[in-house]
Amino acid sequence: MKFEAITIKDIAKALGLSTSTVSRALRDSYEISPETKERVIEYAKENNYRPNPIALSLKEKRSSSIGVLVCEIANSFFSQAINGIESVAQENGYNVIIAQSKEDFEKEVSSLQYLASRSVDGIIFSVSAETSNFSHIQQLYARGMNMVSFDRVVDFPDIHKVSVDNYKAAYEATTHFINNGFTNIACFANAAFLSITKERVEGYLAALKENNIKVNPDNIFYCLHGGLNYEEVEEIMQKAMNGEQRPDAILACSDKITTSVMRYCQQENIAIPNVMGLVGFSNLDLTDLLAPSLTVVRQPAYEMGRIAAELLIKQIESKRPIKEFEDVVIATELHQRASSEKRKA
Amino acid sequence: MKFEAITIKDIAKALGLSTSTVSRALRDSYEISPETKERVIEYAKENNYRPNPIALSLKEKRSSSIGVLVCEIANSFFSQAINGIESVAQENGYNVIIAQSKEDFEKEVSSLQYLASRSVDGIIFSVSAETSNFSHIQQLYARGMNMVSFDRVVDFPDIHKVSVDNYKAAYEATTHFINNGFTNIACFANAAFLSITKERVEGYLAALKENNIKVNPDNIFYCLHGGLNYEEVEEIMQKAMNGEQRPDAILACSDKITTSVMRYCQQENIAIPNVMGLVGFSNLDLTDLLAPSLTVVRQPAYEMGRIAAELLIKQIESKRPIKEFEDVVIATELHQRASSEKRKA
DNA sequence: CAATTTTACGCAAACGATACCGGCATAAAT
DNA sequence: ATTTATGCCGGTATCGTTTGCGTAAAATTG
Repeated sequence: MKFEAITIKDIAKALGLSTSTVSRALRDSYEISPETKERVIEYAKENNYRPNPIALSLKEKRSSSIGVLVCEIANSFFSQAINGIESVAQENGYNVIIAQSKEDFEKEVSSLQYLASRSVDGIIFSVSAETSNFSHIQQLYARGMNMVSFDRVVDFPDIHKVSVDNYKAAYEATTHFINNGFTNIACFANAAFLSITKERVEGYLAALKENNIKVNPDNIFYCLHGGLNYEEVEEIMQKAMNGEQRPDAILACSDKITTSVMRYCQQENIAIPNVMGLVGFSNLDLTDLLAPSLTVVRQPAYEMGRIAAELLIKQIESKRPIKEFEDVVIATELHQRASSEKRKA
Repeated sequence: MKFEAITIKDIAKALGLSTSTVSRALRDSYEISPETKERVIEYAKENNYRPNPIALSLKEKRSSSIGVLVCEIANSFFSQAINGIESVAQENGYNVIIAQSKEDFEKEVSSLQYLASRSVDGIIFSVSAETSNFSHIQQLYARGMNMVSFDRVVDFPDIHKVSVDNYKAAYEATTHFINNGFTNIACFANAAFLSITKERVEGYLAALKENNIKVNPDNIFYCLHGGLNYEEVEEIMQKAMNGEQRPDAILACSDKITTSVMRYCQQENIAIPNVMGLVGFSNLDLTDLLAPSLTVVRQPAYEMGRIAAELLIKQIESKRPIKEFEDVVIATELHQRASSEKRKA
């Protein structure tokens, strides 16, 4: 089954004109007489004519669509970001094609290839937690694909980047812990290669140093799969709880990790914040309703999506190759709640 | 800037062949000599040739893409469903184009028009809360667009439908309330036109009748915008709390409504479940961690997405018009937790 | 009234790929 | 020796649209 749409040829045949005349009439060319124009436009409207975008794409060598690659759509941060991207795209006559890497490197490579082969005009992407090699991205980029790196950014120089100030976010969260009397703060980070991981760990370390707290390398834990499965977090929680110096607080550096830590603590009856303080990166809408209410670092995902889409579309529509690349860094918000409340001294 | 890809013409010119020969060589036609094939294939591989999908779409009159229209991507139910849709699409060589109605009728109409005009091969859609008139959908459908109605289904006969058993879900949730000693149960429903609203309200009413509880029409509240904004829920909460017969339990019929009710109760210090029992439809991953842990009706969103995509792709690829339409109804899961715990008698 | 300009349209190529229709070799069959 | 078969390849139309170029008729000019 297929959807048979009316074409310019059908109009031409019906009105006894040539396709070029019809085309020009519809585009309101001065070369067409007012009467003919009217006849054509009327007929087109009656028959609900819409130009075939595929034919246009072929001719114009552009598809008016942008690809978005994220690791997981069903993640509040990314779905909010896609919301922003879609809004801007829609305003500018682009459509959004989505692909997921599921935190899998191979799937990331094939998804990017796929998007490119579907002739999207540009791609907004956030790399998977497994991605330590960026040659697939560089290749695509070198071949002229418009790309915006987003959230988990890559470190090439000549590419637009949109991310949050991860360093500051982790720094503030850690400082908040320290100010509330926590001393042995663990950091549950994402995969070590990721830009966001490095920045967050650095922010965490900086806060410790600034407060003259000795850094314990055993307090930094990495989740290779970004906490995509619960077991991953369970394992490091066990390691943390059974170590020599049990931490009294955890900075959880992703949505999934945060939720898993809370779930683990509930199952194991680890009191938050009395036994274990918790601050998590999260974009969920009801962290204030959790038991206890959760102190979170919130990322402006919708805004980030909008900015990334705006940059990409500007780049696509630029006549000349862009020389100046933006590195947009947005502030996060720390929402202080019960899960990191002051220790009794 | 644009992405310049190598074409079949380039290969033909480089190797001194015709485009038809190159095309056939790449498709491994028996009419081409092994040597020529090898030359062509090698050259194509070296230069990273990929067939232009737009040219193919134009020729084949199919785009290998499917459109998805939901009211809001950043909603756990829909993002999980899109996850399922994307998975199936990817396995079958389709890509997914997303559009949002934001619960706005006009935007729904234009988004559907847009998707159709972008020559998607089919559309999976869930109507907006404002949609009481389905002529825009029927028109598209009559013109031969492959469509699958999903979640908030429409009531035409000849269309695939995928939804959950909303009647049973609400019936079970209400019965659960009754069994736990709640007697004056309110129903906070979505917009009245929606299929899911009608079915859920009917299930709710059936459970009351079966237990000889007198139905109080004032206990049914409708959210025209599906609780998209907090104020909408706040208003009906106030109405419910200040009514003559204050309800002792609420069945919240959407993710957003559920969250908003909880937030309202927390702000106003309404104890759950002692003052007000709560069961909500929700697909969020951490309702078990809420304070109190929330009894939810969970919908198998991912599965629904997969099934809808499978039905749509089967329909797209069917040679003959489909005569038999499926009406897939999936069971929900009632997770019993603290927010609906037994009343003290 | 003839020459020129303007008006209003048609023809055909192009975008990239495919497929039908041929055609020209060489080899095999009659 | 003539026909038939077969292997291998090219030419061309096609999908829907735009656009440069060509041109007949009408309008304008001197």
